[in-house]
Amino acid sequence: MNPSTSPATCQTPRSVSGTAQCGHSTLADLMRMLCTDTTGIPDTQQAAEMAVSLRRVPAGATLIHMGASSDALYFVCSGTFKIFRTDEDGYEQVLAFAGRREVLAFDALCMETHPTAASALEDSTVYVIRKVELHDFSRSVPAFEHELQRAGSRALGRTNELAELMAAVAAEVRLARFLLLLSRRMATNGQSPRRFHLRMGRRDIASILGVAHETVSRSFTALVAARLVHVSDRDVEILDMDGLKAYSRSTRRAQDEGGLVRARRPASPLAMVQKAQSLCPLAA
Amino acid sequence: MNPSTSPATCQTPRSVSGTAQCGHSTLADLMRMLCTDTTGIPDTQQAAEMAVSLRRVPAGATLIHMGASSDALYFVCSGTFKIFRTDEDGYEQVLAFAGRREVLAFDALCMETHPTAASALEDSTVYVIRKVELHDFSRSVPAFEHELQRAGSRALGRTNELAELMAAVAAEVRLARFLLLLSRRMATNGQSPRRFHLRMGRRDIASILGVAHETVSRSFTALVAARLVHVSDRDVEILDMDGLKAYSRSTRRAQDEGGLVRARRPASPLAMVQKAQSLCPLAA
DNA sequence: CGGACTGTTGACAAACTTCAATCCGAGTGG
DNA sequence: CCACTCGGATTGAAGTTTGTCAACAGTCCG
Repeated sequence: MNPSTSPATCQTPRSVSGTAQCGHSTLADLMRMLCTDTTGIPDTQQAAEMAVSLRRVPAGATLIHMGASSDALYFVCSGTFKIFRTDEDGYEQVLAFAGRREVLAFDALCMETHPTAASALEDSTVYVIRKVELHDFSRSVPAFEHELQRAGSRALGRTNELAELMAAVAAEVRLARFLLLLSRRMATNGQSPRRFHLRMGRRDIASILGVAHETVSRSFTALVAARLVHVSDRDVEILDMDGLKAYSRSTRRAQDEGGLVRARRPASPLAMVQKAQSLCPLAA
Repeated sequence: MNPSTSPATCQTPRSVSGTAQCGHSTLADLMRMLCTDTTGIPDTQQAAEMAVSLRRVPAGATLIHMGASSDALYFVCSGTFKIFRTDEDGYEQVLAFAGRREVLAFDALCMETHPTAASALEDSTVYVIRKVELHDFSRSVPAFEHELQRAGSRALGRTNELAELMAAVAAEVRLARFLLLLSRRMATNGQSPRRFHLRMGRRDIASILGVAHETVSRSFTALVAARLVHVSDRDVEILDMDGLKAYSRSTRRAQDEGGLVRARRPASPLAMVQKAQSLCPLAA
């Protein structure tokens, strides 16, 4: 993957490379990142004077520890984070993956400690806004209040997508949905929706899909065999976007019951695709 | 279930029974409901003058239609709602159940249409706040802005609980977790955490747990056989709270791998409990 | 009473988890 | 530089859970 595909603005306002742990930025920079529609960002003067620190989080580092006292909110500027819970048995349940423009720790706003953890899957940077600053910021820059609400709203929507992934459908379908989710997200970030690099391991994918990691491997193999995608380790290329979308819509039981009766589906959803291809291999 | 167990404040500020579809209330009433800690609710004068409509939603009615244009936010005053998505195949994926004090449609704040639907599982009432009023409200009553953030934050936390329910663990464990979730929620609403009435059908439970509804039935039977709960249709009594909690912590694979190696668990988590009981039936 | 809906239970087949073996790349230390 | 280990990923084999279909009891309602 080429790391500079994004046509979006700066990755980091100032070069924060090397050993720098922390950089300085302003609320105006944050607002510029959050506002997708550039239809006049007011309060720019005010916002330009409000300092916001920009923290660098190296790959693998944990930004938010579960149970730690929560005193700040974060906005991802660059990189990818894994949001997860670790239960007493040590099992890591992944809840979401968050990228640029997404808010972290919004769920801790109403609590003293973080109910979920977040760690960086690659070298990343985040804007840090301490909770005590929140009120001042939204009073000085009303647009910020609005953007904060929107960010929270998006976080909720993002989490609701989880249900789609863990729904009671075949593992292969869950994986297809996951890939399409990533594909859409890549598109909204101005990167290729067809080819991308998975920032997370099979284990994390397994967790968010609610299956064993071996099943993820097998599902990848199945999708490749169906010629819907091409996979090489963590590099994914979607070969048949429409096919993948159609496939992702399969449900185990088309309709639980009630309403019109539909034809029962064959054993495996993919068996259908494969059979169709073996009957007409050139039509693919 | 006795409908008047709650020690909390009024269920509905004015009797909105009969055929009334809509009632009138104030922002102060809403704030009183939202603020758990009554440590001084300022702005009461202001809030008392801001009208908020209170809508009655009969059992089974849909308050929020998926895809409909979103122009308001709702706070549940009484009753229970089911939040769900209906995919093209007609399959209903339940995302959460929301009760008193919870916010509905927060996920639509950043969109023009509702990404999720909400319908009442029993006769319910909601405070309605139109999106265009939001800004005025939080300017006039700063505490409202804070409470709105908290409500959104709680909604996010509530949705994250979903992952716990749909995680890759045995169906019986998921059901145990679900019951404990409800139990906790009953407790925070001042009702008995041991005995309660399920407002939703087996089908809805199955959806949120990510299993077939027959599996829910079987899991109920299993929990009853283990003497952890007593179930009669939709009435549930938790007989062994600690046992249920211990049971809910079982994972399929105690530790995926990495770290210290633990003993492998036997086939079924409940088999363990049952065996223990058969060895020492009086100790239960 | 018939019809529709909910919930329960049984039987069977399919899908999935689990354990195990292997391959591969990255990092480490001789 | 190579052997070595470690972790990630893939694949096979076996056993179990779970989905699916079917039948049935109970309730509500027209």
